[in-house]
Amino acid sequence: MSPIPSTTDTLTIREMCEAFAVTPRTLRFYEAKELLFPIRKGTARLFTKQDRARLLLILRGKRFGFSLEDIRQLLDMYDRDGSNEAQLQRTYDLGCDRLAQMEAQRAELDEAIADLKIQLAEGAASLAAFRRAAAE
Amino acid sequence: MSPIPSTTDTLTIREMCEAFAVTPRTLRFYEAKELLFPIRKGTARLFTKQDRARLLLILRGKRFGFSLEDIRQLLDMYDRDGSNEAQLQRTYDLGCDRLAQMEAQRAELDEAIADLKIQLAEGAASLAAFRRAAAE
DNA sequence: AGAGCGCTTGACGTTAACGTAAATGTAACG
DNA sequence: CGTTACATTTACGTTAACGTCAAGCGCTCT
Repeated sequence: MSPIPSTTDTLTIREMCEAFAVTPRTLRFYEAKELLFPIRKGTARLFTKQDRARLLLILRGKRFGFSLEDIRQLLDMYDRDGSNEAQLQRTYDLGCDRLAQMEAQRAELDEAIADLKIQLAEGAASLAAFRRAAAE
Repeated sequence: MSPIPSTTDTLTIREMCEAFAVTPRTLRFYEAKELLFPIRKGTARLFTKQDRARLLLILRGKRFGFSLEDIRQLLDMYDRDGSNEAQLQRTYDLGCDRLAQMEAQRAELDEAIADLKIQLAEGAASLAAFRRAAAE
């Protein structure tokens, strides 16, 4: 057999990369940043079902423009909701803060979009004027 | 008189900073990047009406998410042939592209906000359960 | 045993848009 | 003339999220 086709339900780094279209460097980076926790068989990494679930969430978070640090905190919220009350409360508060940031961001984005639309309308008017002049 | 109150219709760097809420560093940086071309009276900078118009466009472009390099190219195009229809069309198209990107970004953001709200609702439920348990 | 992958761990490189510090200049006030 | 208060240039520092070597280990195929 060639490149070790994951015998169990764990994936090698290469399989993981292909499954999620990321580079090995990225996976090692995420591990160093404590976003992923692959099993270490000797020096090699084996990515579990949990790691796959986490990576899915990481990539989604990135598409939304969150920083990896934000994502790490959110992931903590996702898995440790069975801990003690104080911890859960802290996590919940963190999530609320994050939500507020996101809504503020959306407000700014909406404003920028509105402004850009105005600019585009003016541009369209200028273009129309040009064309009327040329059509004379 | 203290800090040279612009005698003509040019502004000193400080006046410019106050007028646009930017730092001196930013203005020098923009000059180095060839986004602004203040008159050099000796070593000092004097910002003309043109510079003010350009800075306004720069700041607006930044709000729309254009990079400084993108903005520089747009400004240069306008300097060379400001009243060229093809040029105006090109700028308009770029604006439309950006608008599409921003709206896509907003859609994703909305989705993320919805997801996070779900997570928070679950967190709130867990907390409530904890408290019901603790209440007895 | 030797060749050749693929994986591993460092560790420095990259990009954007400035921040910040150091050394120096210069204009006006007193 | 000295001090204050800015100004200027030069150049290194910052942050995020990896990219890109470099050098070595561990299997496997032959």
